[in-house]
Amino acid sequence: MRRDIFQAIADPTRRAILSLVALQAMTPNAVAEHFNSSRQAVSKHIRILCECQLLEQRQQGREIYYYFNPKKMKEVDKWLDQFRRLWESRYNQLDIVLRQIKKQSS
Amino acid sequence: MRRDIFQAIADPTRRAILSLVALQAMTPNAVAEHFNSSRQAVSKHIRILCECQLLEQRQQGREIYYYFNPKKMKEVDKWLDQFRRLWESRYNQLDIVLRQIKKQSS
DNA sequence: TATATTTGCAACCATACAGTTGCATTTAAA
DNA sequence: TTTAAATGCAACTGTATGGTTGCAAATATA
Repeated sequence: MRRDIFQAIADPTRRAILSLVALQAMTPNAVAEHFNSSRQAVSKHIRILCECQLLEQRQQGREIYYYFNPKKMKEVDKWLDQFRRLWESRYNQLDIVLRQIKKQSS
Repeated sequence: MRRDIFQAIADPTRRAILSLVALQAMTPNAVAEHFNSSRQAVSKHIRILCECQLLEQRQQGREIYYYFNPKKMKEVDKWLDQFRRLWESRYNQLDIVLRQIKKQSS
């Protein structure tokens, strides 16, 4: 069972859950109300998000509130760093190639 | 068949391929030499990366060079925007809660 | 022209994944 | 204390995924 942030955010439902909980901490039932799938399906997604620490929980009586953990999400941002200079520069490798192709065909 | 950037970068081999090709455009054979799995397995990964436009190809004789497309990767960065303010602020929701818990237990 | 190289596609396989239903546990409310 | 609510866990199911091997097509080389 792979369980890392990249695998976690691959699923569109999980991404939606993250967006939701990032706005406000919520119980699983409250989260599930926003989706068409069953409570258990949502609960499974939440569990996966907890396992990779994108969510953290806090019990409050019989309710459990789930909180978004932005520090974990920052790891994705960190991974993107290696590509950042490429999309920030106006002239990246691909641009140069596409320009060459255009030149050749014209 | 889902085919989006998030699903594409979920696989560790595909992330490695992206890091590799981002440094220098390469043929599938050249990419495959960096991995233990078969050429076809790597080729399949490359195909998936092409389908979501993270890679683009250019035929050169019987060889095909694959190029990294940084603009597409930027979409992940864009998605992260909604969370950025949360990890940049020193006092996010989770921090506040954890602080409360500490206070209660001490 | 015959042969080797580079590549993509199809078929197949074991496993992972997302979903469902059912059940057990804990806590709050009647 | 009985009942309802909130939640997690287990079992099952269909499909997606990542891997393999084999084969065909296109291009370069002998």
